[in-house]
Amino acid sequence: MSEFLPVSEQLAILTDGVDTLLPEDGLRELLEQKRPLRVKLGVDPTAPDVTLGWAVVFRLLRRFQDLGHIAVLIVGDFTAQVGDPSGKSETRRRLDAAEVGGYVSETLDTIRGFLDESRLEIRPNSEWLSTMDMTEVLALTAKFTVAQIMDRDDFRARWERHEPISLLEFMYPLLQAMDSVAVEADIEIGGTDQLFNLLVGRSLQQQTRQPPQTVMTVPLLVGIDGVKKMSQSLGNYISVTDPPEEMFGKTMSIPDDAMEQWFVLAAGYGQADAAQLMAEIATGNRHPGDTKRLLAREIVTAYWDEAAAEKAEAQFDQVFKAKQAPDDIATWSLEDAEEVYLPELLEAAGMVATRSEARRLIKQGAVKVDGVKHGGDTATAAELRGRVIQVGKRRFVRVVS
RNA sequence: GCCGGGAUGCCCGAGCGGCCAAAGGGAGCAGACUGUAAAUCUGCCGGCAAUGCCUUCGGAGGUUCGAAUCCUUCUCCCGGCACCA
Repeated sequence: MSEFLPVSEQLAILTDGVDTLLPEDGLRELLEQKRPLRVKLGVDPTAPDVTLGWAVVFRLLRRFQDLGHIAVLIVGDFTAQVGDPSGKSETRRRLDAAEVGGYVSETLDTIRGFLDESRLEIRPNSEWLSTMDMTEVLALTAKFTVAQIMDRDDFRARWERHEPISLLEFMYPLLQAMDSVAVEADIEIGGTDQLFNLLVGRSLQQQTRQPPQTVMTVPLLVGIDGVKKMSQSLGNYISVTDPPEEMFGKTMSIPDDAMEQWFVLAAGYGQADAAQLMAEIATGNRHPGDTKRLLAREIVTAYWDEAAAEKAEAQFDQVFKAKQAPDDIATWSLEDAEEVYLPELLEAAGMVATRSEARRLIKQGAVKVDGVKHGGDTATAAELRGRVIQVGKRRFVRVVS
């Protein structure tokens, strides 16, 4: 057995940046057992990307691994197929097995990069959930009361607003709790929004005479709008697989208020260091713009490397400060023609969604050829060839023959 | 099962026979400004080579010169009552 760091040191590492730890001394007691702990994290493969927000909890999982503990990754392939109608029924739909399979392999590839494979256990929850029969399901539901489930803020709020809550939704926390029982989790981690579900797992373990898991939650990262939580369905996210330029630019677009949180959650800064930076800005000793650049560089460096970060920053300056086209831009070959109908070209080149949009943009002066505003709907091939057409600030295409 | 309310553009939501491609807000996009793709201000925001034409107001029929608006029916949602075997 490998030797572990002293409990107090492990505690310090593991609780940094953690929002809730329940029960408070649970983690200490587990660590004192001096054995590799089974740390569970559930992921729902309902969308193909991994966001920076998600990465927060993976970093915590990785810290556990680095200290000699086992990461038990639950892939919610079963639950994804059933479909979670939480909140707006539109945002989540049932996925079929093939879609889920695709997402699973895609997300797992990304996730593996964050974790130490030698201490990683990946378990699809269909393994135990798909084989439960009605008797077992009913036995499970009998263990909880409606009042207990209605304790969840989300349910309570919707109930009060007379919004529909399906029975299936009531089942979700129970299924997730089953996962904890199935893998005999010592600890389960998740975002703060998962607290209720994690506690249901604890309670179910208790009822099945397993030692109840300790639960830990990490704060949710706000999206690039700086207000709502980062999520794929809201489109306010940065993917860990976004290209460097994209990551840099998106980070620069967050409101200043969100910087401190991002330094901690997205760039992995210590709480104190981040607070220090903010204090320096407040006293005028530090430039907010430069600080946000630092943040953007740190994030790109974390997911790519330093060179990519430098290049992304240079590109950012080129496009938004010098207002020039970036280095690598798409090209579009143009047939010989007397007259080119621009909306058609812009649509075909994928710069606009519809021709109407193109017409509007032209009217608004958003379309430039080699940096010069182009007013009309048409142009000659000679006017365009070899030049760069720009739509808005960040859509570019170079016309070639 | 009964009674009542509802389904509107990406989201929320007004409209309740012609003036409706449909108010308002949010999101998004553009322009100005800026350290920023932030904030703020202004404009745009179904499609179409277009003083007009086409497709939208849950689905399908119908009434009417004319329907998002009226009728029939179906689907789904919400509330109340009943049922509690």
